[in-house]
Amino acid sequence: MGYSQADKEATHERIVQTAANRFRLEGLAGISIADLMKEAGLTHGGFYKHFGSRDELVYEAIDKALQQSEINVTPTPGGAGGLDALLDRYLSPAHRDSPEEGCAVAAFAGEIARNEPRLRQRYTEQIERNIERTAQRIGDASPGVEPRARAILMFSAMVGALNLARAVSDEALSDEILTTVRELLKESVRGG
Amino acid sequence: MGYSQADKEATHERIVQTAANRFRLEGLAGISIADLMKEAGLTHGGFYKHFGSRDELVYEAIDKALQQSEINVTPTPGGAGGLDALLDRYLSPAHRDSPEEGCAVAAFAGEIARNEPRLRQRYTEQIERNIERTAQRIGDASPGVEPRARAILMFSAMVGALNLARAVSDEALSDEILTTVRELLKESVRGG
DNA sequence: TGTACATCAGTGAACGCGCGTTCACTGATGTAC
DNA sequence: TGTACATCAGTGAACGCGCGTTCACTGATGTAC
Repeated sequence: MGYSQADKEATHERIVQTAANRFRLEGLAGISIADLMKEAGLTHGGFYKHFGSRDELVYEAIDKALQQSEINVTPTPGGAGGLDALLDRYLSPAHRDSPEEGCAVAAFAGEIARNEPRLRQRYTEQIERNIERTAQRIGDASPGVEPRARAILMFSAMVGALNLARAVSDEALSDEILTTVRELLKESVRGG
Repeated sequence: MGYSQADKEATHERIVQTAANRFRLEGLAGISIADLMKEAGLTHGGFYKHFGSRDELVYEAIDKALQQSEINVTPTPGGAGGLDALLDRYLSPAHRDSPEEGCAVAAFAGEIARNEPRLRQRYTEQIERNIERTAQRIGDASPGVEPRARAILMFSAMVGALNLARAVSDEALSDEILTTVRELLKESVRGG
């Protein structure tokens, strides 16, 4: 074989990671293969040694972005099962201002409906997983208040607020959206 | 003048309306000028008799879509100042399945951040207006519970839930998202 | 260990295609007398 | 009212450009002896 197989895997990985970031920032159609390959330090011709088509890269990149940004509810002492910390992270200016490394569910929410069934299924799995995880933590924090329902509301509000905060050009309003939703969701998780 | 000015205005209107619908369904880059003109019953060449560029049409179409889908909170007897009716409409399968006639704030939430300042400003205004209207109704229904904060949470959850319900390929989960968020938001509006 | 050959990741020119945009033209309408 | 002319909304061919994709080539690595 030419070059080592390890080299090829590393290159493949690098292309997918670049795409996983750029797609979150600019949308699934926002960057060309040539530009992606350039950013990964390659020329465009080599692309088809790694992927059968652009759509294949899109699938792998979204899969990777979803994995990397999977909601991680770490239990923290005094933090309502880690939910407070999750909300502080998710609805922060830092997350709003770094979509390329942020939640892929939020980043692709508007585009997924128009895409291939395979992609939608992968995305759907991730949402289900996020809901279940959050529900479990909510159940631990305040048992018996329909944790799954509260998780669905919480996650919907998080995704909506993050997208609105990013869309809005008035920074004060953007901050207000983040802070308000963050604090009200904390209450809602505690209060029941 | 050739043809009547009224004809020209009607044609202009028809192009903008077609775009306002198709952009919500397929995204701002999802349909070409040629296809749009064909759908409006014209050939592509005439486009520049109406718009200086594609971006100009995008602005007018988004403006129109935002106006047409502006949140309308009609007071209804026994309906928490019309908020229940609003939630029933907004988080319905019908709304989920007809993005081309649905809420433009939700439809463009993911794309606006990447667009021109002028467009973002128009979009921001609409969000502010929606928040204010909803806040006023919430204030009427249950005074003294920080109506604006509750309106922001409610609107964020609505936009998030609608987008997630559209993205998800599992219909049961999609329905569950709509129903759950709808009912919990109704409680939240009443309860305080 | 050293040499000859095979493999194939990566290169860069070239392809067809659809896009936004331009432009010479046409013909229905409005205006002037 | 009727005729000649001007306007300009709409037509359809053509443009340059960037896109996804293909392909002949190259040269570093791996294998065989």
